[in-house]
Amino acid sequence: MPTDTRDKILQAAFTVLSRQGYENASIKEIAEEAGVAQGLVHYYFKSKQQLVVAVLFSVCEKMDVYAGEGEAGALAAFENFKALLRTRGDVHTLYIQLIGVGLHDHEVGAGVRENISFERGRVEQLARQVLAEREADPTPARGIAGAVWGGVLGIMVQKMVDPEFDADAAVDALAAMALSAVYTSNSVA
Amino acid sequence: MPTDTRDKILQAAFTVLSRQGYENASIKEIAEEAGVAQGLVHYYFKSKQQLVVAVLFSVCEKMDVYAGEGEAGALAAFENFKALLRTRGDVHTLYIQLIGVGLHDHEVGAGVRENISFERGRVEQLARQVLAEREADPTPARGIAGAVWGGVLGIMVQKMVDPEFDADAAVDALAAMALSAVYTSNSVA
DNA sequence: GCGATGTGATTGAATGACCAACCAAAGTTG
DNA sequence: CAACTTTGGTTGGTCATTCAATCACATCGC
Repeated sequence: MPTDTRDKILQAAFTVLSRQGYENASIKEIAEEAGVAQGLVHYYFKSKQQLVVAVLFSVCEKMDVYAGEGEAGALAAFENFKALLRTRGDVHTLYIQLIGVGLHDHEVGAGVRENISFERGRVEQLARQVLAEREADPTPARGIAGAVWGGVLGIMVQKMVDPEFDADAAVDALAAMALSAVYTSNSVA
Repeated sequence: MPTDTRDKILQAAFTVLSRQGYENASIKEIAEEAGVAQGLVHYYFKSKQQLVVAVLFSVCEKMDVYAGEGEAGALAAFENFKALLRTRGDVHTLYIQLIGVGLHDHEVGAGVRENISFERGRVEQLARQVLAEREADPTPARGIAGAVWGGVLGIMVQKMVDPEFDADAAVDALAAMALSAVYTSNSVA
């Protein structure tokens, strides 16, 4: 079962990376965690970076949050995000870590950039729907998406850095801010 | 000039760290950049972590943005942040990098946590002032601060990850969102 | 004024450990 | 038997940290 082994390594890499961080995670330890020989990791992933990029994509899948359209969809997404913050700290920890790594690693950086653009695009889409529902000017949707997705990222960071941080309150405030901005955006631009 | 040498090492560490990232920055290279012997770095900073924490604090000082009270102060801070995003990418790159490192390094993590709490506290203070100016309920100030400071962090991330990102529009949207939320927060809570 | 003495600053080589990547051989499967 | 999978040891390099030795220089006795 070749694919099975590959997945086992991927899973082990996720475990070790989110437990120890990028710079303390060695191929040797990932191989041990997966219960395979060290060389096998390089058989499936030609470099550590490629392995990390593969882990990054699997991490991104675990963060999907969207579940509807328009204002109702936006509110649902914020709720899902709150739940994710409570239950999947490991995923977020690794994600933030990899953002940092990506700033100086070309391959990882490309993966991070792609994911961030994609996610922001989905937010923008939602913002456009909400603006349309309210028959408002759709121009500010892009800026709003940047701010809202930024808020999501930043709340994630604050929660991972400090477990005491009241993430629920921050998400609720972000939701209120986003929707009231969308509401009054005619008068702001 | 003992203090002078220490500063030279600190400055060199900032240069090398922001150029190459934490895991590719070696003490040897920092020493070379500073023009001193390798051993001298450990004479002033007993470990690489302690050096990095010292760099972190000097970085935080370079990001001060506040310049007034109440709504005017908030708007000024957003403008200063936009300017900082344009001119001091190196500082933000390193800062985000160190957030990632701090997730798995006790010493760096403590520094990051302290800084983030402090900055969020200043935002909360501003939010309280704006709410007071509008004679609104001050309760949601904490959540708003979490969301706004999160937005700042997240916009920083997006701009560093993707230079094409329109950070100005995002900051403007965040400012509008924040102020309209503060405005209507009576009816949201 | 001047050599001795002490102290902190600085050097660069040595230490011990670790790591990613490579490879040749052995195992497995169809 | 061929193609794919797996092994585990090797290689060449890098790293943080330590340490003994040297240096600059001030303080002191004389």
